Amino acid sequence: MLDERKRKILRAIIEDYVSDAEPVGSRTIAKKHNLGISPATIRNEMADLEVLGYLEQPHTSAGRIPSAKGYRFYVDYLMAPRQMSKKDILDISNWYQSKVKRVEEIFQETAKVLSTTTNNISMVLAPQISKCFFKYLQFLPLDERRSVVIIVTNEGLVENKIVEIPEGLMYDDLHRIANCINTRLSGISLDKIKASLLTEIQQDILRDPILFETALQVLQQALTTDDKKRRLYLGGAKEALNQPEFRDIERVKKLLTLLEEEKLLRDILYMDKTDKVSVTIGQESHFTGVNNCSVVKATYRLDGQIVGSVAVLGPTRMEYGKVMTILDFMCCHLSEILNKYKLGQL
Amino acid sequence: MLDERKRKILRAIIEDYVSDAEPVGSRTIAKKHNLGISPATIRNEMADLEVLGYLEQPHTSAGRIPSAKGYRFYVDYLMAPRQMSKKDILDISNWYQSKVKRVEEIFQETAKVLSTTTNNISMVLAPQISKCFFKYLQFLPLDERRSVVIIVTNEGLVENKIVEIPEGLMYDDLHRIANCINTRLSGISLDKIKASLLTEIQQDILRDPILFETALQVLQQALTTDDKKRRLYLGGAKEALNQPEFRDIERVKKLLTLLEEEKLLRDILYMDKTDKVSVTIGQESHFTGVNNCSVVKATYRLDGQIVGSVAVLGPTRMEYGKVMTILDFMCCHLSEILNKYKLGQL
DNA sequence: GTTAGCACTCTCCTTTTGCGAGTGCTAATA
DNA sequence: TATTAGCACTCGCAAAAGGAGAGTGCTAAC
Repeated sequence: MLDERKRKILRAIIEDYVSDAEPVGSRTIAKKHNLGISPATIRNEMADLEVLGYLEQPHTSAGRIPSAKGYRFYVDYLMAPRQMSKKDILDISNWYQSKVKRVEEIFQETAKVLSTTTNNISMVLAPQISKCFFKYLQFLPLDERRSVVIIVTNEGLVENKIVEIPEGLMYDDLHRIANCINTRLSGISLDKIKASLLTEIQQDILRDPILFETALQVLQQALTTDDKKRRLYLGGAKEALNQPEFRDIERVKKLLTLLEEEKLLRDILYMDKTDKVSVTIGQESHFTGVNNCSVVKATYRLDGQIVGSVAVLGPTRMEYGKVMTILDFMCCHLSEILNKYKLGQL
Repeated sequence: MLDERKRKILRAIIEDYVSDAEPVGSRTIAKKHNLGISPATIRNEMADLEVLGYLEQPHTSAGRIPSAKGYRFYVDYLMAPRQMSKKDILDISNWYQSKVKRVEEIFQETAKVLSTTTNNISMVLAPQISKCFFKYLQFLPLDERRSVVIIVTNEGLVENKIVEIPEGLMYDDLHRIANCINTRLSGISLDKIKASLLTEIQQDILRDPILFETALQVLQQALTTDDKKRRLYLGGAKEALNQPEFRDIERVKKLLTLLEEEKLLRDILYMDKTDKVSVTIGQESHFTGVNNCSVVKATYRLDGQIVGSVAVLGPTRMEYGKVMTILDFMCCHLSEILNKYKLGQL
């Protein structure tokens, strides 16, 4: 493990590089942070740090820049814990207060706040309805062949879907199906319904096998495709362009390509069970095409359940401390708002 | 008005410039388009066209580029009518067939098709529910204080909104209100309901003034904020970057700023009554910040009503003919798909 | 009215040059 | 033994210099 002096130097280099985006040299370190040692000594240490893999040299006679490993070490061991100032917190609260008039806007505005405060691209995955608890459903008439199914969850999320009614099924039948389902499945989380449906309800509707079959069909229609639909909110494309690493049009193009590739984004955002803010540094494996980018990610809750996630995407040269703090705060705040207003009272 | 030869030259210059994005000189014109005149003659004509305001010269000893006025003239008088090839049409049909599984996807995919085929930014404004015809509404229970209102239109659009129930109002009352409203207002377009509501329903519920008051309140809650919510779909940010005019990061930044400014976009997209494809060329007045951009815009219908619009945004140097043809076709296609599937059968 | 010829202009690309930042090594120092 | 000063060396970068090429406008001839 690194000794104290190496740590100090590594930390100094990273923080300088993060703020200036230029390779930092031994002289700079010696001057700015008075570590009580001369540039020459720092040079030796830097050479060591490079051999150990924490630093890189763009070319001979340039300063050093942190490697992914360097950032990792920084995030894990060196970073000073940051606090949000009272003012920042107040600003954000006020922002929500003034901007958010409707539920959907919460997520868009969250993305906006995140991207402006962190100067990076932000992503917000809206609550996953399938993690919510089923309350009841109801069939409403639309025309001869189709009906609107309304699904309401305990949390107050409402989902509507148009389904085709199988030949020969009357509205009375639909109501019976609805009643049956509602009494049986109320309170169960939606993503478990598909599985439990078969076994639970079977007995009840089994008397009428055709009815059972069709009910199943209709329900499947109604319950599928929830997650794909789940909205993804993005923000900060223009903020990202402020970062010097995006001077190069080609990188911008790759980035935008990524942002239009929803599947990839959803993969990135896919939620862990963990509550902690997680950091992924520059692994190219994950986000094809965009190199030297990091993702800071966190989840938020609704009624105690983890239902969505939030992330910031930027160059590896990122203010990890700041971003993590903000993200952590925003998640709590988001959970709070959602729980407080229970999706509808705004 | 321009004589025949000037027209030919102007047209040649514009088409060359549109395809190569480089100022075009007299020699080039003489070589590529054999107009039977020498470069020198063309030079003279070009000088005239510049004086008349159709052309501009970036600097002495560069070729000429079209001015906004030049493009305008081209679009209005010179452009050759274009046709979509059978293959293109088939490609697009197949694209929809394979990609669109849900109604909302129609719009996103339309934006995608538009941006890839035109290599520009595209915008699609989803149907405006307030232009649709009210079919019925229904109150569903949520909790003690709130209820879900479901509004269904003739076209099959479904809208749900959570409303607060005024103190002392029972579900029975809500049902009575719903019945009353449904019988009275069915078939009326949603944007007219607010006005007619007062006069029409008054008599019926007037017997119970409190009921009337609260019904109004609830309804107003349910009917407002439709249009802001109306989704706006964008596509092609990365395609736009292929255009040489966006080599400059600053322009890209401005463009992205514009794209994140929903209000402006909605202004741009705001629908005329007209069915024709309309072209706005490089007027800076309209879209602040982004200069030298043009917008080609068109509307589409649902059940005969104009309900939404579609546009392509790009540099003034745009293949107007192609873009207009594609846009025209896409609108028809969109109308067709929407009408055919009546929003739900996909 | 049209065209060939020519001098002139301006941009853009390439090459050159010089500077500055930063390094690594060596020898002196605490 | 660890640290530091000194120095030669390496690179990248930015400004300067030098064409080359494309295009123009004008004039004079056809």
